[in-house]
Formats: sequence, structure tokens, C-alpha cells
Amino acid sequence: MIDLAVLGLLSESDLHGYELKKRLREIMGPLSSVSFGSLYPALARLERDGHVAAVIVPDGQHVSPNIPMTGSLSGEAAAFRASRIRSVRGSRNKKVYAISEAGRLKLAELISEPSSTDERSFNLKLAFCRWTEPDARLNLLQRRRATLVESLGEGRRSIVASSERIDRYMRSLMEHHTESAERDIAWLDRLIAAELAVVPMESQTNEGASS
Amino acid sequence: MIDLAVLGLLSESDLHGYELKKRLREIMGPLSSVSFGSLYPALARLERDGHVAAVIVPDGQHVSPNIPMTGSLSGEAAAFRASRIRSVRGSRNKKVYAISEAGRLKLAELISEPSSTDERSFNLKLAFCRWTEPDARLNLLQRRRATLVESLGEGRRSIVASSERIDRYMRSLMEHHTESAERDIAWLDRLIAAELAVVPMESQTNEGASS
DNA sequence: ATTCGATATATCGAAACGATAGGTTAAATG
DNA sequence: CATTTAACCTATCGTTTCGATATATCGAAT
Repeated sequence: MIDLAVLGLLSESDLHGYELKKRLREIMGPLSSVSFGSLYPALARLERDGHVAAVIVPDGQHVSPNIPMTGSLSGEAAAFRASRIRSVRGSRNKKVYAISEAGRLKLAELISEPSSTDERSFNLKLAFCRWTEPDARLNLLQRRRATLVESLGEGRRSIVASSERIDRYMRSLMEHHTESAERDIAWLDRLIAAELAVVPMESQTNEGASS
Repeated sequence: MIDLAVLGLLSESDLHGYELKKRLREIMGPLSSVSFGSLYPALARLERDGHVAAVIVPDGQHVSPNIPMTGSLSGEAAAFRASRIRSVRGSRNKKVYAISEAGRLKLAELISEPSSTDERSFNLKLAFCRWTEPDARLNLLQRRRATLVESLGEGRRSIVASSERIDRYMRSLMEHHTESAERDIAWLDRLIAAELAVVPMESQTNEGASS
């Protein structure tokens, strides 16, 4: 889940942890943002697995990991990183992360994988779905739609089935759930229609237009 | 969080773990239900702390923990429980839980506590808020409203601030967030109005009709 | 007859959270 | 001017929750 968030943000620009959290808060809203307690361990995990590379940058400088490198991150980033990861004394340091090729692969894989059907994961997948094939995008939207349709049906059945057991607070909550599900499905329908308009039926090669 | 769910459901009727999960799925929807991996440990924890009492019931029988007891659970439930918690051989057993007085206290406390501002917790608090004082109910709704209003403002600001950085997918996601927040606030306003209609103005600490 | 799905309890490792701690710098406030 | 406050930045700790998995009984359909 959080890997998706980090890799998605880093595929647009190199960022450090704190900025990563702020951006994520913008995208996901303050109520479903991630905590530092999961972000920093995730960054360490991703760095260990070679999905991202990190460079310590003294305050004030605008250096990012791809500046001191000529080509791919794998080679020179590793050398740069190995040289000396240490705080510069008497200055504020940032640890700027950049995504690697393996990371980009991983990102596309995470967006396309059918598991992780929770709302947070879907929102992240949608937010970064421009990094995948158009088919994967459409597939993502339709899978989410199917999930919500099933949830909506079950919700409606529950209201009928348990009508005698529930009080007005529960009833209001359950009805609000079904209404929210309906709105979400309508929203997805609009997204699916827009997606079909751009991608008529085929087109497996280079994506155009949108960016 | 899960303690709230368990105690809330048990304050209406005695239930076993599996049924507890089904009921919770009805209330919260299948997409935000709890897993067995948190439910059973939670039941064990609540039993250890004396908030619930459990009785093993052979399949077919409709016995629940409060049937063999004359009054409060604390005395006789403990005796019954101590007598012999053991599976009846060759039969399917349920472990039926009942809430204790301490559990009811704990439930009211959990609903009234101002922390746990996430959506799941609020939904559960609302679902079971009939077990608290009317002031606590109103307070709960107004606190949630304030949270959403702030989130909405921040969301709107984010859309403006990051308008150049985001593509159409992110934009759609962020706009959908703000629309959902608006709908949720409108829903809360209806609930608050209904609550004020029942409880006129008896609150001693003046809060005023702020909206 | 046997497979299949629902009922039922339980545990394990991994993921994510919330609180907290540590430190630097810019801005506002008295 | 001095001091406090707020924002920036990285990091860890203990707890909660999840998802997968194991085990077993039962009714119903194949």
C-alpha cells in the first residue's frame, strides 16, 4: 500500500520523506494520509530492495539524486551512496530519494495487481495509473466498480434484513453508506466512459495526448 | 476501535465471534469490516479485562450467558464460567459472549472519548451512540463535522495549490474527495438538526448553533 | 458418496498507526 | 532584542489490525 504511494510520487520527481508525506496528504486528504511510522520504514525497505536510491543533501541545495548521475541510477547512485552517507555537521540535511528502474517496474506491477481491494489502495492506484498501460487502467476502474456494486447490494440487503434490530442511528449510517456507494459508482462510470473515449479498442503502443 | 464494535454489539444481545463478525459486516459494510485476526484477540483481551464474559454453548441450543443468571453477570457468570469451559465432544460449539457492567461503562467511555477521529471509529460511535447521554451524541456529531470541514478546506486548497503538478486522474480523485466531504457534512447537518429537535437546549455549557 | 460452501474458533507474520524523541531553522511575538 | 512558537526533517517503539492460513463440524447439492 505505502510502497505504491512512495513509488508513485517518486516516479514524478525526486523527494525526501517529509515532502513525500505532504504530497501524499494532498492527494489522499488529511484523513487518510500515511504516518511517519510507516513511511520511513517503507523507505528503508524500498531502498534495501533496490526500488529507490537515496542521497543525503545539505540544506539549501537543490541537488537531487539524478543530478550527479549521467544515466541510470543503479550504477552511479550506488557509488555515490556508498561514498558517504553521513550528516554534514552543523547543517540541516534531507535524504532525497529517487526511483530506480526496478522501482518503476514494481510500481506498474502494484497498480495492476488485482489484490488490495480496499479504498486507500484503489485511490493510490488511480492517482498513479498514468504509469500503466491503458488496459490496466480500464481494468482497475471496472474491478473497483464491481466491488462497489457488490458491496452496495449487500448493504441494501442488510438494511432490509436487519430492519427490526437497528435503531435510527444505525439506519442512517447504513443508508448513508449505500448512498455513498451509489455516488462512487456513478463517479467510476464517468471515469470509465472517459477512459473508453480516449482508448477506443486497441492501441498497445505509445500513449499520447494526456501528458 | 474493535473494542467499541464488540461492546456495542454485545450491549444489544449476546453473540459469539462468528455472528459478531457478520453483524459488524452489516453495520460497517463489507469493505470496512474487521478481520478474525483482530476480532478473536480482541475478545480474549476484553474477557481478560472483565468487560465481557463467555460461555461455551453446544450447537443447537439457544442458551446465552444471561439465561442461567438471575441478575448481573459479574457473580454468576464467573461461577458458570469457572465451572468448566470445555468443548462438548462430537458436537459443534459456540463461545457466546455477554457484556458486563464494566463493559457497558467502557462502551460509553469509548463513544465519548474525543480521540480516534478516523472514519471507522466515528461510524462505530454513531452506530452505538444510543448507549450514551444526548450531550455526548451531539458532541460526537459536531466534532466529526468540524473535522470534515477542516479536511474539506485543506482539500480545496490542495487542488488549487498543486493544479499544475497533477494529471486528470489525480484531479478527479481530489475533486471526488471534496464532493464526498461536502455530502458527509450535509448528512451530519441533518443528523445534528434531528438531534437538536429531540434535545431542545438543556446543555449547561453554551455551545450555540454555530453553523 | 463425496465434494462444496457455510459455520465456527484460533494463531502467525507483516503492515500500518499513533506517540514520541531528537534536532535545525525561520518567523512572530513580547 | 530575546524568546518562544511553528515549521521542517528523520527516526524508532509499542500496539493494533490485517490477510493468510490451519482445523474441524455440518448441511446440501452433485
